[in-house]
Amino acid sequence: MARARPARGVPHRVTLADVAAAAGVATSTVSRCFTRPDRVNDATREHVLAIAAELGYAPNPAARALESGRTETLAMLVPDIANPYFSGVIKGAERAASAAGMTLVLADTAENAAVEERLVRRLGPAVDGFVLSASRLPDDVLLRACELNPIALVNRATPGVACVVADFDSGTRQIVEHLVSLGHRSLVYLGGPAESWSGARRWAGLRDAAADAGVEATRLGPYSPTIDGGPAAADAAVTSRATALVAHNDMLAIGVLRRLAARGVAVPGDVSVVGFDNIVGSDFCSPALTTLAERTEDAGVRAVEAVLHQSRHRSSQPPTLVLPTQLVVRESSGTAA
Amino acid sequence: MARARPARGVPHRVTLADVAAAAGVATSTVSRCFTRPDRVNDATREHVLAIAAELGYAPNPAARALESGRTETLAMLVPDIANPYFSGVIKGAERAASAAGMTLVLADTAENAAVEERLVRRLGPAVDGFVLSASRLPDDVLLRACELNPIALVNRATPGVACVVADFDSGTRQIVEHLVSLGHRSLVYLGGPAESWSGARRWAGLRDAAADAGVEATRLGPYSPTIDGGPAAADAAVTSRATALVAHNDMLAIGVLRRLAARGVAVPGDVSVVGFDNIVGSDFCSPALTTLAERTEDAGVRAVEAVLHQSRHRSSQPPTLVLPTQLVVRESSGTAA
DNA sequence: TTGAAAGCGCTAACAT
DNA sequence: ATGTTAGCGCTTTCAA
Repeated sequence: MARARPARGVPHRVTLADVAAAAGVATSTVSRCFTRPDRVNDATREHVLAIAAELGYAPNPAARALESGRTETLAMLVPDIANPYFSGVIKGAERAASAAGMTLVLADTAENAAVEERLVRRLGPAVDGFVLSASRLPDDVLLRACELNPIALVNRATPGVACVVADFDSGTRQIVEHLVSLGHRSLVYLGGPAESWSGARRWAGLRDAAADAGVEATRLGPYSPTIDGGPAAADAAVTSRATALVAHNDMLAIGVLRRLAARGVAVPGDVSVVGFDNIVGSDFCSPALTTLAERTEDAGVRAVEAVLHQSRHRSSQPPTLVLPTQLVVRESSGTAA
Repeated sequence: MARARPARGVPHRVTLADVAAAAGVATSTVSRCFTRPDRVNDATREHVLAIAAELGYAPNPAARALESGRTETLAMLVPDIANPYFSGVIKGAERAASAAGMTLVLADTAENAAVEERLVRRLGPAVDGFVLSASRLPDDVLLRACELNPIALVNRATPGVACVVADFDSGTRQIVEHLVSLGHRSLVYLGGPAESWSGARRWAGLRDAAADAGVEATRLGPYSPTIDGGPAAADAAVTSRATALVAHNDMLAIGVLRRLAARGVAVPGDVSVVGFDNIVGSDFCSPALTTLAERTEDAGVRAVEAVLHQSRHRSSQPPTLVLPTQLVVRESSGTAA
């Protein structure tokens, strides 16, 4: 029967059957040319491939996925694409994915656990695995998702799930020691989203390090981890009369810096400000921000590798990787007022 | 026969058949509950949906796409996720997509036409349409891709393809008038990638406006449209002895600013610098950047709407939308030296 | 080395 | 309102 499909919206994609017909072979042979080139006669393969190219054939990943379960696609979810912190992780993930011949797609969860969950369910059957960056998912949801897809977390740890996290224990200690060495005796932490695992780690680390150093530490917030979160955080911080402010991340810190400038509070003259992430922009804002740097690209690479590893070896122990952090001292921190 | 599939890598995803069996109805009934709820008895639907929820059933988009051709997914390709300019477009696209019940996935083309082409082929069968932002694709490739998928371009125009572009004619005129009013008599344009359509429009507009105003305009480059492109561009610009520099985009402009500062060239004392995009960061770099603002979120929204429109009404005339631009004057431009 | 044929999970006629 | 039955495009045994 002739191919009489009246173009269901689309002019007509070239299929395996088209190529097979044009080449005078069976569809299975064409399929093999793509999936197991070595199991096909050289001459046949040349011929088929030539015809396929001529016709502009591209395998339909959906159909392929249906049978084989593999899609050669990885999905990475981030809370906020506009936060440059994630650009580093993305770049690393992109590099590792393409090195492995996989396509990486991204989606923005809008700092929202419900959106994140929907995306995981929605994209799950269409991808070979997930990199979840700064995931807001509750543990149980996460664990359930792991049954269906290989998953690696970035800056979030949950027992039983592969993850790569920054060494916040060391990082927060570096921050506190830096501030103490400048004579600060109390600090306030301007917190991010309540569901943020790294936010919790940051605060816990700060509090412990402060206790060990005998300085006071209090937490304010939560604030939106964006520049727009700055004004509220800065105003609260000023009221607290602390001499050192540590913000949940650089976006918030930059927002704080701007608000302080607008209010005539000198940085680091009146207060010192420290951020997390060392994003692009933390170096050229004014004053340049003292911040804790993570190995973001590396984190992206390792996370993708972890996903790939899991999808190949239906896993032993999901690995936990801790990446070092490093305090970058710039202009926003100085001696206590 | 029992379902004896030994977990092909994945524990076992709940399928329509599982739900149907558990609910004691036909698969088509379950399917209808999701696709045409109104064509199913209320009681049956309640029952089926309850069971589906209990089993944790989620439709497999791949399988659905295979038959229906629709995937409820849109892909957006950007040259560089790390460029905050695209964050605005992405946010807008995200909003419009989710308002339409579509999932938006993103991919980074690394400023590379070959990568972009591969992604379009690869993702094509798996999505309902594309938003191509600042596409580097040659016209013929683009036109061919349009046969297979609805496409809307952002800041790129090709006859026969829907697009939303910024009003660079007006924008470049605003820039030139601003510089002329400050006494500048010559300017140099620090160009971006050769394949960039908006780059070409920017230079053409600048050149025409300069000619009309009787001032000199020359083009340098191409430079990488990133902060890293700054040093080379700044050095060349200094050599040119022009009093006004207009950079391809804000990322490059910020890189230029930093290099000029490092070399002891005063901005705007010695030279004025103007960028394009009004990205986050152009406001808090030092000096704050004078730049041409676009309606980025709006562009994202409109582009998604254009794609959706095309996929519904197998199209009349693909629309061209021109969005206004506006010069934001900050500290980096001043009177000619 | 190649072909025939049976699905993968779902949708959409067509029957009932 | 619901069930039956073909496929969608591809991969993958199993035979030849």
